[in-house]
Amino acid sequence: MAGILEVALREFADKGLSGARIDEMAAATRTSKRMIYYYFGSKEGLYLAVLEHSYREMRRIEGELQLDNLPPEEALRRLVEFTFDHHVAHEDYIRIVMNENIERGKYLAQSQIIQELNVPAISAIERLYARGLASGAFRPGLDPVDVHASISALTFFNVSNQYSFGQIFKRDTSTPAARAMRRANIVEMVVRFVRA
Amino acid sequence: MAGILEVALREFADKGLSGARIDEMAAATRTSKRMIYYYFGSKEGLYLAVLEHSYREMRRIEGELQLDNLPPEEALRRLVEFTFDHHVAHEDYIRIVMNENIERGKYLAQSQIIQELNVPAISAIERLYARGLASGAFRPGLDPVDVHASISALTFFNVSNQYSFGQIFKRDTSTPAARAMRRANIVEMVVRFVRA
DNA sequence: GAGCGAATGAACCAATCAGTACATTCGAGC
DNA sequence: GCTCGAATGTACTGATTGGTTCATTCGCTC
Repeated sequence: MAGILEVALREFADKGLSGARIDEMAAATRTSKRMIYYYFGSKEGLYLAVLEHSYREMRRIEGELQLDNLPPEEALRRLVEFTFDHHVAHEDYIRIVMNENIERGKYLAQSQIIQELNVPAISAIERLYARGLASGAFRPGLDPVDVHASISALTFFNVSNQYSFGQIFKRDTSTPAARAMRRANIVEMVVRFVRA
Repeated sequence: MAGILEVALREFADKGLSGARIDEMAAATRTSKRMIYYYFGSKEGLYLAVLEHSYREMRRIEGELQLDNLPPEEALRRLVEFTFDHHVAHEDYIRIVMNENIERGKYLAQSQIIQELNVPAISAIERLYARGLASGAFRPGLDPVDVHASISALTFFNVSNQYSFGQIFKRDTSTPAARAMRRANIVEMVVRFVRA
């Protein structure tokens, strides 16, 4: 049932795999603990289902971004802005991924779904970079996967580490002004990196 | 006792706050569970001690980097390279910080120590940026804290998300070649961002 | 060596929690 | 309205685990 996955996503994202409580999830759903085990077998089974669902949903949304009819630099800006906004809007996803890295990718490794994931994530930036190379807007010799890593790093960290960062530097990174400034700087950083 | 902190750092970094087991830590030390409670009061007390110790140690090492006698761009390169290497070499610290962000900074907020942390972290880059501005090597209008955020994001993510990233893109980010390339690109990205 | 607080050991406890046993009900097909 | 498998409720359990009790020992001071 989809309701269980939603509740479980929130619970796992909130407390992590070991911190999450099946009983709490059951209480937050219309179904019972018995049902969770009936459908997902175990806590780990449920976690894996949530993880897969999150990744799939994330890639689905990413796939909707249409960049091919924009000039290369404009398209790159859009891509970075989109990724930034997307991460800000889906903190639960960020937290699940954080958690999966705490687990050293143990569950992702068990999942069949990974095979489908890398292609759409990278194909957009690959096409975009090829166009920029052809038009002379971008410099040669860059690796699309590496550029993707940088975009992810900058936008992911902005959400994932907001609490430690905000507290140490006494900045509320969640105000619209702070967010807009950070967003603009990240875009600028990526564009300057690829620009010829 | 310092031995407890070391073991606890490993355990908390490995499994997170709720996943870590006091009994396992006790078994890994020469002391007993009784002693952990004697010194630290509770699991949370121990976690907080580990968190504070990690941050303090991190800043101490950072403070050792001497950049003032290098030309600005060279100094910036050194700073980024140093931060990159430092994060790679201290995965436990990265994982503790990840965990603290999963906890939404709850324990960092309780800590007195935070007040001391932001100053050294930012003063190096502040001086460096001022020198670059004066020499005309760097462009004006940048915020040192924001630049620090970018450096942290790129270098932190490189360690924190290595498992999910590596599995999705089938890249072993831990090989010397992959690491050197990523490092060079991160340095280049930061330098291009601040360069006039 | 008496006095005393810090340090330590062993066994224990109470609560939590993933997972299950078992019985029951629902609903589609005939 | 019977059959049968899927779905569901209740109540339980076995193990784990954070934390404690109580008694003992160490080591320093006078």
